[in-house]
Amino acid sequence: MSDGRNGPGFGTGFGSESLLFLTDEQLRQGIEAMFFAYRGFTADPDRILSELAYGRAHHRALHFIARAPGTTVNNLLGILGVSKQSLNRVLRALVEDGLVESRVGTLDKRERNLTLTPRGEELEARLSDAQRARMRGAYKEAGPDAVQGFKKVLEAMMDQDMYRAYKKLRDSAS
Amino acid sequence: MSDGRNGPGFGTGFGSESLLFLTDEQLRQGIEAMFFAYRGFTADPDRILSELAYGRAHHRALHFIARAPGTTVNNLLGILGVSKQSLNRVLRALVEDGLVESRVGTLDKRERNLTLTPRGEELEARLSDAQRARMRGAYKEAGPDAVQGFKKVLEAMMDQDMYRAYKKLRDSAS
DNA sequence: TTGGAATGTCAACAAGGCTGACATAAAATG
DNA sequence: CATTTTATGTCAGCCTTGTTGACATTCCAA
Repeated sequence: MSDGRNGPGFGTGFGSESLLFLTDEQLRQGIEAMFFAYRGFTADPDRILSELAYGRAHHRALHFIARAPGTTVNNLLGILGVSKQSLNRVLRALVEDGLVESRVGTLDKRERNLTLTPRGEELEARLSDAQRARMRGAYKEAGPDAVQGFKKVLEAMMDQDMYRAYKKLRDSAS
Repeated sequence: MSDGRNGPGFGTGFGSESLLFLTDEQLRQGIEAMFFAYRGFTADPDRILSELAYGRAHHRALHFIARAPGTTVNNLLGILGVSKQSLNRVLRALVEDGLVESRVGTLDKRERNLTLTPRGEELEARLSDAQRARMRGAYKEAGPDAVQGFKKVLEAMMDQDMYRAYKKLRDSAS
């Protein structure tokens, strides 16, 4: 339960970790940076969404439907990691409001193929533009080398199941 | 509303941005990496918390009280960015359960100074250890240079008010 | 053809955000 | 000293977004 509490001077030896010795303090700073940055990361879309009585869950659905048009509910469930009932509520709202179209699958009629309507694409673009602007700003400020490192650490931080689902999506979309 | 939609080949010129030209696709990948990584980042503490009928809100409170022992409710509100009613609900539970102590301020008796009890410290350590282990693993996998870049991008992604509050916290804690 | 698995929908509940209204006590100000 | 402002806590009620349970439909395999 506790390999923590290690201060400088209590290193376990001179293996490869001596090149990257991490104090609890440094790790805590990383944790806090992650917390605050995620807040900044979602702040702009949240503002837009709150005007429209939508939330982050709607944003996530719009994002991944835009990313993989025609995807199924089940597919989305795997990516988002929520219960299907939770997702369904969000999708129902989006369908009722004319942002998402849900068509019965041609091959397997149990499935529903999800696509954005023009209005859905419009909102998705608005949200995405805001978030990309923030991301672009951060990238520019930090520089290209930092961006490389940023992505590397993030990829190592995802859990592996999720990362596989993510890569699968990315590949199927390109 | 839309400076997006730019593909390679539609650059605006040859200014400094040509060194760091960012396609929408690259930015989207960054956005998704952030989303998935944050999920990985919170997964381990979430598991522990759900056994105890606590949530992320309790974790955040415990974390920052551990970080700045004796801090006030108002202070915490600024850091967490939630309403006092929301925070109060969480703090009340933690005080009732004997994880946090709330003492009337000595200098200003309106204030409450918040500290962790031994039991609170124990849970905080358990949560923190899990999260640090994940962070340490990601850092080791990505390497020291990547960690530098990671922090740089995250800091640029926070909004400036938040970043100032963050630095203030960090300095007062060291 | 029939029973199980997969997929999606509807209903109800809980956690944890939010706002508004209000009470109290202490501090600051005129 | 009287008044106002500040810090905190509490009650009520709302919304979003998680959860589980029950159920309908469709497909597939025994």
